[in-house]
Amino acid sequence: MQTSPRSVETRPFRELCADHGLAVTHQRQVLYEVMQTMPGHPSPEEVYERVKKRIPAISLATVYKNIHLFVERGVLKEVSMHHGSLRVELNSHLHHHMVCSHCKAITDIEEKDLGVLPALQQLPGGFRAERYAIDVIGICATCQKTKRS
Amino acid sequence: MQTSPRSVETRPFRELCADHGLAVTHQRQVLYEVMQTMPGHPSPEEVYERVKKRIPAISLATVYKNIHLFVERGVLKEVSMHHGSLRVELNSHLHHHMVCSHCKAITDIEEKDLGVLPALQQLPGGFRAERYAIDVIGICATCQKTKRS
DNA sequence: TGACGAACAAGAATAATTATCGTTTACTAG
DNA sequence: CTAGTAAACGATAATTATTCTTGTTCGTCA
Repeated sequence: MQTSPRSVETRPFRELCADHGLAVTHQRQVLYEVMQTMPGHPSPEEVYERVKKRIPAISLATVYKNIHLFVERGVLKEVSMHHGSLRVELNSHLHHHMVCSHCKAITDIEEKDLGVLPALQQLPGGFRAERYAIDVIGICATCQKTKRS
Repeated sequence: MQTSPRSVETRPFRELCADHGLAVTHQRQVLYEVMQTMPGHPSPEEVYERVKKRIPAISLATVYKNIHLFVERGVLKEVSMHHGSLRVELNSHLHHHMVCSHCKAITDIEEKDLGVLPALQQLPGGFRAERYAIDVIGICATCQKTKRS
């Protein structure tokens, strides 16, 4: 029996946890199910509000801890690598960024070093594009050397 | 006389302020000069620490206010749009994001709707790229209607 | 010179996130 | 099935990041 394209995620939660080396807990299951019903880009607070409807006793800290765990194991993705605080740079020439997913270091990369790039064309939903910012996400040289377990 | 490629920003600060409709104050000038010496992606806190060496009496709030003002007027650029809190999404199919620079709303955009894309090739500095994330930054349809002054 | 408004400093207030710690729960071997 | 062990949980305190409030200062223009 193959997975149905209807559902966002058909595999049972136990299997998903096993795949990612996570213990199966009721809180995690509800957390995951709730997020399946939130197709957008929810904040921890928003997820917490919804989960509380099903587990009124859940702690916000649990939501945070599991979201981080999910991100770490690849079940969830951070929408944008942000670094806990606002980062700015002088608005000079065109460039983009390489972000190390391990140490979060940001390095500039010239636009030409990225190869072919998308044009700012007509976009869905009447969105008026002004510029685009590309984050190349990976592991920096330093963290590659510092092999982790 | 053309700008020298040597310096990050050659135009005198007064002129830059005039161009962006900003009053010239000592704090702003030092703030700007300090940021020229920080080629990376400093956080407000880091900028504050450095500025304090030259203006010990400066307030952190002043740094924040002026950074925001600079961003608003295009003197500085946010490295990635700041949403105030962590945003996550289920790690499903490949897509990117459109971010409204006004209301900060995030909308998904299919990879195919972006046109030609860069390849994950060899990058400078031995960085091992795993994926890339593109933020198209602009104004969403709703904010286009809600014309601001 | 004197009033006016923008900019400022200080610190309180708020929002977001993380850490601590005692208790409970899930997984494993027997 | 049951006990042992490590991981997960909940409550809440602590931290960090950011914004707001208020009173003061400074530069400009009449």
